[in-house]
Amino acid sequence: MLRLSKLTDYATVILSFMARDDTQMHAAMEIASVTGIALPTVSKILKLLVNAKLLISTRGAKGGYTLARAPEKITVAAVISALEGPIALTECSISQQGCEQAAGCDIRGNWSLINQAIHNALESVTLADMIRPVLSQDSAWKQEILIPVASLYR
Amino acid sequence: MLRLSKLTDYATVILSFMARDDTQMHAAMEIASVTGIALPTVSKILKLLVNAKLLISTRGAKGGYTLARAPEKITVAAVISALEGPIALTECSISQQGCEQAAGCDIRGNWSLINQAIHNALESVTLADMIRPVLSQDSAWKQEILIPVASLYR
DNA sequence: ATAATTGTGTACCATTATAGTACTATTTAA
DNA sequence: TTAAATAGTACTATAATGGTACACAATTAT
Repeated sequence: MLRLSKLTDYATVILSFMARDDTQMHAAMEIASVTGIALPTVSKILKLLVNAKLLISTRGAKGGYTLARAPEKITVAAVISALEGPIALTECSISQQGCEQAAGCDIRGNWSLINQAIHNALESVTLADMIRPVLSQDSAWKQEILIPVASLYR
Repeated sequence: MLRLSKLTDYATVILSFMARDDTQMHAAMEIASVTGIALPTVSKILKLLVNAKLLISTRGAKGGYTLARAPEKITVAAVISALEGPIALTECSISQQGCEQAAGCDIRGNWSLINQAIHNALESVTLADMIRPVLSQDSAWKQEILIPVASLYR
């Protein structure tokens, strides 16, 4: 299913809530109640986002979290990396040393191409895009969405 | 990490081995020994690929597996779907009914756009592409790899 | 016919990853 | 000093994954 973890999904929900009024400080409690995600889980996610420098935290009373940068500068790829580590479809795309399968793996290079394509796709979408309303389903973009990864091979 | 399961990874290895000489029949045993993947695991994968109609199986002595279609007609997306079900980054992209989070989810539509973009990317790569040698790293395609998903929003 | 070969299907187990929780420490505003 | 808030660590339960085992069915060769 090529799935994202739930935590990552939550993270995008949390971040896009925060992006809707950035500059504002939000406490974990507040975020939890607005999004409906349990507080401990929210805290865990926020901590990861702080570590990844996507959020800035302020401790103490009146503390909370704010976006570290403008929504336009926070990419979906960065969010995913923050929660799940490097974006890579296959193991061998991460560690340069490759897998232990003896034969048959001339494919590795091709996987890393696909990887990079997807990574770039995610890199090109920001929080600012995410909070934008969705375009109607019938217009011209349906052609644009045909992404020519295969063209890399020609 | 946005990862593919190991089985899916194996599947691409297996399929690209078979694609190198299609028309030929390959027994599970043979595939196992060539790829270095344990036989029971290979069988499991092959079975899934047969169910997904990517392979054709022949029982009995001299039996084995062959590709159901030409390598050019088997997409990476199809392989992933065969092993992991529909390609979707988030839960809500699959079931139309959406998730149970009360607020903050105007994002859903945007996720499904991203999903579709990635799906199309994977759809555009075939087995035939995978067995092709990788292009050298310095040439012109480095520009092409910048996939404008964000352009969907503009 | 019979035996050998090969795929099919089901069920199972061990390991790991994930999601979620609890508790304590630390920081800061009032 | 107290209350409000984050930080860090550790833990637990559940689910997914990867891998294995075994009985069954089909086909070919002898």
